[in-house]
Amino acid sequence: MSSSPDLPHPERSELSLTTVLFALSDPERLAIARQLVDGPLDMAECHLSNPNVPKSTKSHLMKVLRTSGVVRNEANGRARRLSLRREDLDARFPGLLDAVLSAEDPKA
Amino acid sequence: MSSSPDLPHPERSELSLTTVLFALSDPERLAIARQLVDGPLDMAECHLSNPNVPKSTKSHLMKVLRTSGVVRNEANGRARRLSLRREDLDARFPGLLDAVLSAEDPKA
DNA sequence: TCCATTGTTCGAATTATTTCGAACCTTTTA
DNA sequence: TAAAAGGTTCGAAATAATTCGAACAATGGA
Repeated sequence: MSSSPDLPHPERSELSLTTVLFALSDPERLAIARQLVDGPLDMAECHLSNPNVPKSTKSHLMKVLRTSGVVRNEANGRARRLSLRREDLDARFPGLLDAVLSAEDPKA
Repeated sequence: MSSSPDLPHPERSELSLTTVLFALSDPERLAIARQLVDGPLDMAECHLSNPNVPKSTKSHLMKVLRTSGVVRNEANGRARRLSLRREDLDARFPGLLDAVLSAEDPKA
């Protein structure tokens, strides 16, 4: 049976503020994070503003979010389950996620 | 007498969350912002982690902070007075600046 | 007035990030 | 068990950001 690859995630103690800020500084990535506030989604359910971008590009966006520690990416059948690492982020950078996600911003 | 150039600053309503996050996502720029929490400083009083970087580089770091709206840069004699745009940032993105500046992060 | 101080700006080189097709890997379903 | 679904990875090309020297500008003091 083996299993879909377990992708590497930084531990809570390894999270870097500037790396997290960078991950969230891209409108498309921020939009993805916002889609996850109400709970995990499979990758196919996460929509990009431009629905025509190739899957490799989408995968790369997810990688930046994952390697920064913003998002967890776990195998879920043949899909990928994405979730916000809210507890880890709140523990490490209190108030940051709330501030970022609750900010209203026309220009993203 | 004329006067030192008045550099352009975005208005409060023009501030973009992702642009602000990007500005703060660089360790050196974040460190500069942190030096301004206790009040304005002249540029010469803002220290970089590497004191040997040329002034043009330092000026560019300041430009990113200024054009994103994180910092105000005003003429002050032949110096430049830098200040955090705390009120504008708080109004636009409540809690963000506090969260970013209060976060303790070994790796910056 | 001359000149040192304190910057900004420009352009070019370097470096980092993004984008995307192609190849590949699991899992599920036919 | 073949093939489709859903994604990751790799490498190369395009784009963006950073770095830094040189040239320039305004201020303040001698």
